[in-house]
Amino acid sequence: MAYKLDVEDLLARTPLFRDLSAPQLARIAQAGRQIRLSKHRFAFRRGEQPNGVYIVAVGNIKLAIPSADGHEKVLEFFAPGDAFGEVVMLLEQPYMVDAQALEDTLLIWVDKREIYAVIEENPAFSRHLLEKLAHRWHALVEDIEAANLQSAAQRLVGFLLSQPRNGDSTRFPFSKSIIASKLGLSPETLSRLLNQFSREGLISVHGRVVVIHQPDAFSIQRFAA
Amino acid sequence: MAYKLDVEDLLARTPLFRDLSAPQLARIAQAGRQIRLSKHRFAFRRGEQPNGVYIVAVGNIKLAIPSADGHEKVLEFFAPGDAFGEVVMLLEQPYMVDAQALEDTLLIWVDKREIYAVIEENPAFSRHLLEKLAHRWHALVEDIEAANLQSAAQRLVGFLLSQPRNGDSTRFPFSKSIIASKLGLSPETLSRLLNQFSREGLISVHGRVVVIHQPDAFSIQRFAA
DNA sequence: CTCGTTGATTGACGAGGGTCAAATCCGCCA
DNA sequence: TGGCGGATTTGACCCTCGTCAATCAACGAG
Repeated sequence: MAYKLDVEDLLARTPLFRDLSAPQLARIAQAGRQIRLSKHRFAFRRGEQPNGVYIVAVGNIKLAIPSADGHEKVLEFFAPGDAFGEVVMLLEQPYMVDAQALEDTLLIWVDKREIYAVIEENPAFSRHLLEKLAHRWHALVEDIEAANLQSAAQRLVGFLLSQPRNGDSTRFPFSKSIIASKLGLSPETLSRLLNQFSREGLISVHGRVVVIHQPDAFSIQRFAA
Repeated sequence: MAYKLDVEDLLARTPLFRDLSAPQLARIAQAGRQIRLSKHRFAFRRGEQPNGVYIVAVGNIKLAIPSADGHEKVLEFFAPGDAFGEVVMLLEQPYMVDAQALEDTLLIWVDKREIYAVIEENPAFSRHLLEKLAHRWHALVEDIEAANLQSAAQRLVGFLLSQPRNGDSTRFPFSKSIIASKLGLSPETLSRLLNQFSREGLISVHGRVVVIHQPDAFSIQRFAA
């Protein structure tokens, strides 16, 4: 895994930094460091002290809450172009989540002092960052809603319908165990539900690919008890 | 419920507005409107369009996700001096939560255009707002952690120990049904757990008051399966 | 081609906690 | 003081989903 990379160019494409002036961007790029993570390695772990922001250049990262007994609850995924770690950076508290590479991944890391400097001088950046945090909040609220007010089947239906579709086929972006954790299910339950929906003729599953036969009938599942 | 109120004075005491200059504060105060809510009334409801920020002057507000079948999941409480509604205001999306008065309540409402104007001109305010959003995110993550990785008993123990204490006695700030919803429990389960802890000699319950007899032994419950 | 490893599936089982209904408690107001 | 209505408690029931364990499939390495 050898990447050749123009950091400034990459940051310029990152939505978070869209509103930066050229000199600001240059300064951020200057301060940026590359971090290579092989699969399963952590960008940071619960308990560590935040000191900057991470931008995904290549690969995928998952944010998850670890628990003492080896379980975990997946919160979010980050793909190339996404930034993460900004939220907790703003609190002066240790991370309460793990950030783990789902595959070999290249990150750019930017020191929080640089970010703070830009916040001071560029209101458009602040505004952008605020909107980003608001989105993250919104996403968590949807997670809580799903976990507390919906059944396992409803959560799965909601997830499948929310995924990007080509025609009537979707795919799990990551392994089913990871998706299960994101949905607050055991892998076994996810497997059984997929099986059940298949038997009912609503979907077909081939590996990570899911064909939704009757999207309208399927979405009705959302409202069933 | 007749309140006499100096809006500017009240806003000056609100942490969110601490960093405003005198003229900024005056302008915000000028734009502020008072809203009286009797118990059970809503400041806003899911589906409505956000248009400003609310500050609690008197009373208490709960934020909750409503569900079709009459259930709800309580997310947060807001006491005098707290601001709410800022998060969703920053998204251009309708509210996904209800904001309901837990008792007769007086709010100040400030149009979002005023807030945006201050964001543009006052980086300290932006920074403060960013920290506030980060805190809210953090709180939600704790909620998700509790809901997904802890048992009902652990959640209750955690809640009781997190409440402000006088000596070894705490109290439920609101009705037990509402606390139950905040903890992701049915009222029946909450009642049974309190009963069980009482029988075990760990606590005594008198109405909303809870005496924790052995805080250390009690907190061990957190780690038990 | 055959291990070995990781992920997925399937079955059996049981516990945690929700639901429904009835009883009881408590605050509040006339 | 008496009575009303909402909140809380208690009991009985059972359903969803997690757990444990065994099996199976997929895939890369040697």
